[in-house]
Amino acid sequence: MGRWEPDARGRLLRAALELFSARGYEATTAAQIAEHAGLTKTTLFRHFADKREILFQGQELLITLATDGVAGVCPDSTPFDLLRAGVLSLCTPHGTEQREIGRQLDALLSSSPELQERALFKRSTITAALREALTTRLDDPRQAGVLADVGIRAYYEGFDSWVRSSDDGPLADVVNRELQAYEASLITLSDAQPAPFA
Amino acid sequence: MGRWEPDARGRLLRAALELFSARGYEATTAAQIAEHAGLTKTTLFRHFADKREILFQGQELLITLATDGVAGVCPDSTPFDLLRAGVLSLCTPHGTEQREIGRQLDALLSSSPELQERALFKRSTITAALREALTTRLDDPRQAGVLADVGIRAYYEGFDSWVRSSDDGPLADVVNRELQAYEASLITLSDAQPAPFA
DNA sequence: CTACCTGATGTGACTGAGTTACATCACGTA
DNA sequence: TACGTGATGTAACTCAGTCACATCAGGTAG
Repeated sequence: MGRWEPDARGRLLRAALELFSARGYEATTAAQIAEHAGLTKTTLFRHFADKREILFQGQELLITLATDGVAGVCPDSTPFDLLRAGVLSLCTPHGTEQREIGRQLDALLSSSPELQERALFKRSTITAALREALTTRLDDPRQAGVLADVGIRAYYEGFDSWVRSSDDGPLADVVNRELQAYEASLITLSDAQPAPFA
Repeated sequence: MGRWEPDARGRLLRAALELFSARGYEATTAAQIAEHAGLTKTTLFRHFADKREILFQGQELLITLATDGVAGVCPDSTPFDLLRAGVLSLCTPHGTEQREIGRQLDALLSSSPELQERALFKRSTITAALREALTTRLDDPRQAGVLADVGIRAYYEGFDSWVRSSDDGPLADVVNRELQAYEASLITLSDAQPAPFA
């Protein structure tokens, strides 16, 4: 593994965050990031498919977490229980360090459509994985689709508020509250529509 | 307006679709597209911010349609009625020509993550606009968010099946059926969860 | 201790996206 | 006919990303 200086990917992430935060995303060159991490442009692109990917590394883990979280729920549970299991599994790997990274990423996202686009793509990939996991446990694929959207929405909004405020509890609590609020909204939604169509 | 050859944007779109379909998206150069449309690379980038944007021009119209569709519904209607109005408004500008374009775009999307990313971004922009329109009419922003997701999902899935099959009715009918199926799924969803939390 | 083998890195050249400053040209108008 | 305006062309440039090839650090076998 680590013969030369170890953890090239982590060094590149830190370098990128630092330079992007200082000069902005577009004004920072891939070569500058590499140099700041003690590497070369070519090596950078050996580790990451493109410049944006430096910031979004490790999101594949979330796919595994969501999928496994849903798969490990006892057979007779409600759709919302399945969803909660999947979504709360996403919260496990987030400590104080992730919060700081999230903070910086947040600031960058709000000023770069290019990064927003990639963030959205990642989010949609995770949503698709969760939807697929839910579909195998729920015979209605449409239900699975809506649930996955709602769950990931709760996760991202929970993550946002967790990142912004300093002294919330663990991420899982924030996300769980968000999820419950969505459940409530969904229920009043179909209450308001007792006989939707003939 | 149109002094030289008219409709440069339309010509670029047709050129791009033709070349992309023949050689693939990545193998086609921006200069080739421009030349095939009787223009120059520089002029191409005066009309479109980047290569992908050629294929997604005109999606701003959808934002207007969705927003206006929601705004023009009578005051005492259910949340689903609001949603239906917004989503069905999206269907008005789609004729036979749009179907052919949709067909080609569909094929391209399935083979290019780069294009998928942009398509997703457009979709999310439209969803955000619909959500905002719904929020002004629905006091629960979470409900608005879920409804917008569901509505746009129904629209895209309806559009997909409309594009694929040759002799469906008008797009609005297909999308409306899809929308009704989602409403039904949502209702059975909260039925299955009579007492969601203590 | 030496000779390899392997995988991570560096070098330099290359393609193509997108930008920019400047020139040009088609058309409408005075 | 001269002028103004907006769309286009030209050419040079930066930077993202790729590729072929050289190198170098470390482990392993003899």
